Amino acid sequence: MPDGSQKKPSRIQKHNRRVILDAALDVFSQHGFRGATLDQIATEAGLSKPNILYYFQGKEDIHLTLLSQLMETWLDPLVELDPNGDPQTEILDYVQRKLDMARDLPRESRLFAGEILQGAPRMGPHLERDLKPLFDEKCAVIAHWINTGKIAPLDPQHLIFSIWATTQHYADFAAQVSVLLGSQTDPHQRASDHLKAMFSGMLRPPACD
Amino acid sequence: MPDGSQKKPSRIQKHNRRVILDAALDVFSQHGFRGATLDQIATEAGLSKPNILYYFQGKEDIHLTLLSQLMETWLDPLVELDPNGDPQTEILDYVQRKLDMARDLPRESRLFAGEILQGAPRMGPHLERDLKPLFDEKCAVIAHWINTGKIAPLDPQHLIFSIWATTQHYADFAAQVSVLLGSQTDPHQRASDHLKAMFSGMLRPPACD
DNA sequence: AAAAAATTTTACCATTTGGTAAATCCACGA
DNA sequence: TCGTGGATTTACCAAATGGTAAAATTTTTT
Repeated sequence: MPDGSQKKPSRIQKHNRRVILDAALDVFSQHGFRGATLDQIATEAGLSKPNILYYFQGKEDIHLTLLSQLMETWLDPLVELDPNGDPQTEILDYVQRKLDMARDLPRESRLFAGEILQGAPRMGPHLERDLKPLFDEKCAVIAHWINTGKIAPLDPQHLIFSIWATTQHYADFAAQVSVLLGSQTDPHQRASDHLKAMFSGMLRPPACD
Repeated sequence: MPDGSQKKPSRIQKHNRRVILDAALDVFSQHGFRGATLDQIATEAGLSKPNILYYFQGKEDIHLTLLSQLMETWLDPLVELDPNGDPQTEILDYVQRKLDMARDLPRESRLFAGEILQGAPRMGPHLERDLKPLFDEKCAVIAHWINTGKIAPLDPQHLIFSIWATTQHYADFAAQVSVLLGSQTDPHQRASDHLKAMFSGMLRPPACD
């Protein structure tokens, strides 16, 4: 009897949990926690509602499971920021990784955005425990790059915010972006080029003398 | 008998509609359309549910009214971007106006963000009709500034996206920002300084020779 | 193949939700 | 001051929602 069991899951169990989480990601990312319904998730997953509650303790459990799994993926690009690499390259590559993630995992981006937008009621602790230490660590790395004159003197904390904002924008505000760009050739490449130019411009040390 | 009436509204009518819309802004911006309930809005407004439905045709009507009213406010800062002003100043001032709006109208920002996040189901037409023409117009202005060498050659469309993203981030992701910044002195001023430095850096024409 | 365990379905249930009908209250102009 | 129309409340309702109990079915183990 699964749901909260500690036994190793059968293959049918693993399969169904994955199917449910995938369906739930669809629904939660589109309607938010309170706007999503178990019936919707069940229909999307091709299972009955009670069957879903056989695998998860409830709606909240599904949502929390999704957010927990997501956190890892979400932090990964920042983890890879190498203190020993070339500062400009490291930051530009980080921007690129985040942008690629917005393209490849838009549902995850929106799930995350929705949760934060609503005040992070179910993720506050995760942010504090997992994100904050990493954030502080990488801010220190950037601060060091600045102090040694490798990049322009920007506020590290807010620089990271700006990177998150500009990249995730393409997933979270896709509906607006697509209206405004119309049918354009390879918007992702354009976005990538723009962000590269933008961050290159602002990062290059200020004086040319 | 109000709700859809064309008569001029009494002062009590005007007052209650305003109270309801203010309460609804709270609730919708926090829970999204589907997650919000009329009971919540009623409680927040200090009115009974049927009384609310006396002033609005239904939940959707309230939401739509909010979005319509918001659109005007939302476009305003961009409208003010002056083709005849100094390019650098104009853009930096625009950034500042947007940032101030994120600070002063966070609920509105989140309402908008939530609607877009969910695919703009009730606002697609508004975007197409009101936002797109203005967006195209101002992109042309920026393109002209670039062509005459006044600012660095950035993609106008994506530059505007980046301005929106970086400024609205402080309202939409406030829950995350506050966790990561901790209790810091005047985060808004820091954000303002950062954005100014950042956009100054990227806008200044590339070569110093 | 039989027993045991895991999985799925059927039939519910209490609560919440958006919304309505009609009775009542109340402000205000004649 | 009294009538009238706007404003508000009371009492509902049908549908949807999160969730449960237990029977039925399938899978796995012996």
